Amino acid sequence: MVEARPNGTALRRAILDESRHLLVAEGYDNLSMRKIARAVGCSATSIYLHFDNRDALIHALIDEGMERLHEQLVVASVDADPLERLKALAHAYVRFGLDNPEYYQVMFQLHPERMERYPVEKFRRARRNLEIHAEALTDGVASGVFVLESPDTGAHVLWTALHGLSSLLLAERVDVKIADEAFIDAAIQHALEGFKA
Amino acid sequence: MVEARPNGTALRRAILDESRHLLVAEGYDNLSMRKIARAVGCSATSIYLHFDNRDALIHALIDEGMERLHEQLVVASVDADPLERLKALAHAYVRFGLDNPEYYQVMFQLHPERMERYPVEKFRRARRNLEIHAEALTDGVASGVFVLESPDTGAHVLWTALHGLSSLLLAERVDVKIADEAFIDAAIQHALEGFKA
DNA sequence: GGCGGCAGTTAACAGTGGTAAGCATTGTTG
DNA sequence: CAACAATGCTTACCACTGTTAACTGCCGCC
Repeated sequence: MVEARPNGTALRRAILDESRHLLVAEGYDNLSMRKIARAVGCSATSIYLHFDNRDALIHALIDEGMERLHEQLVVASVDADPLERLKALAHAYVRFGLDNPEYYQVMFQLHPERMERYPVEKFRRARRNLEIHAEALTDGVASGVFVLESPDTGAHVLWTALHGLSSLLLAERVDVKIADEAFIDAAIQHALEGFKA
Repeated sequence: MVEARPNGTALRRAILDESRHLLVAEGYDNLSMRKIARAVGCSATSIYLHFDNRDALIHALIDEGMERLHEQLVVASVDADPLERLKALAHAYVRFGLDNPEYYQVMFQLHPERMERYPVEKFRRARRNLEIHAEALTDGVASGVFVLESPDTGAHVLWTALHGLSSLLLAERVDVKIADEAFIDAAIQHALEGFKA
């Protein structure tokens, strides 16, 4: 018995939504095609009509995550002062990771093998989130508060520091004597220090 | 037909060795209990006689990795000058990660859930690798080249930066215009800059 | 009316981690 | 030496995974 769906690709939308819910609710390890199918109310194989395989579905979730992160970064990127803006961006990045652990894992902590298949055009889209940081660095160089060779390299360096901070906090591997918030402040402060003139 | 083993727990040793080989050769994703059993030449369930479950076996591998990393760090930690020593330690850390991707993944990139069960005493043992960095920082503060509040916090901050660098390089997510080696130099330079007086 | 293709189904395959029950061999004890 | 218990390992399962093949029913089109 097949419940008729309003329009052709509504199931695709439903699969994405339920996947997102399951991902956030039960974590990446508990995200299986059959569970998604049960939540959506279709058979597991129907998912393969809309996504080539599990990875393709996950890539779509990465897309959603990148979009969400981008929104947060745009919101944080308001201050005219480059240093303050970069600090706000850094905090927003880490905050996003801590607030959306499942998304963060899917976006940045998946195995390289899986990422290889991540379509190039989507990868480019994800780069916007780096460019926001690079712009703040460029502005800072123009106004003389930052000194660095390349904003692109600088943004990547900052990203590696922020990613290390976020991922180790998420993994609860940071067993430091001070509170998490204070540690985040210290780490971000340290990272920004390296750019200052 | 059961091949008699020389002594009681030789199988445990064989399981660890084959697991390590398989881990390095085929990667974490392809490391299954049955494959290990086939390589060792025993049944899959025999592994459960020596390790509570898959996670316990992996914890033992983490131990081996921590030990190896420790050896590398000790080798790198020779320079009397704290800044040079810390730089060498940072490079050794990243080098270890890039040279031993499978170990690095198992040691630092596994899911938090798995880490929860990671025995505390082993976690303490892993902390030695942080303390080596903290000592260099302490020495640097004493000789006036570094300024920081706490060597412990400082070592953790440095670690987050190094981990972000290593893990993103391993995931091949760093798409920067310069060569990897130059990027590593830049990132480590940036991280050390934040400690300088 | 017939027909093609689309969107979904069920059945099955090969693999996974993990458990239960059983079977030798070995060491200990009366 | 004989009886017993424990150790180390086995086979046979269970429930689950991602994925494919083959099938069915329904829609619009000629």
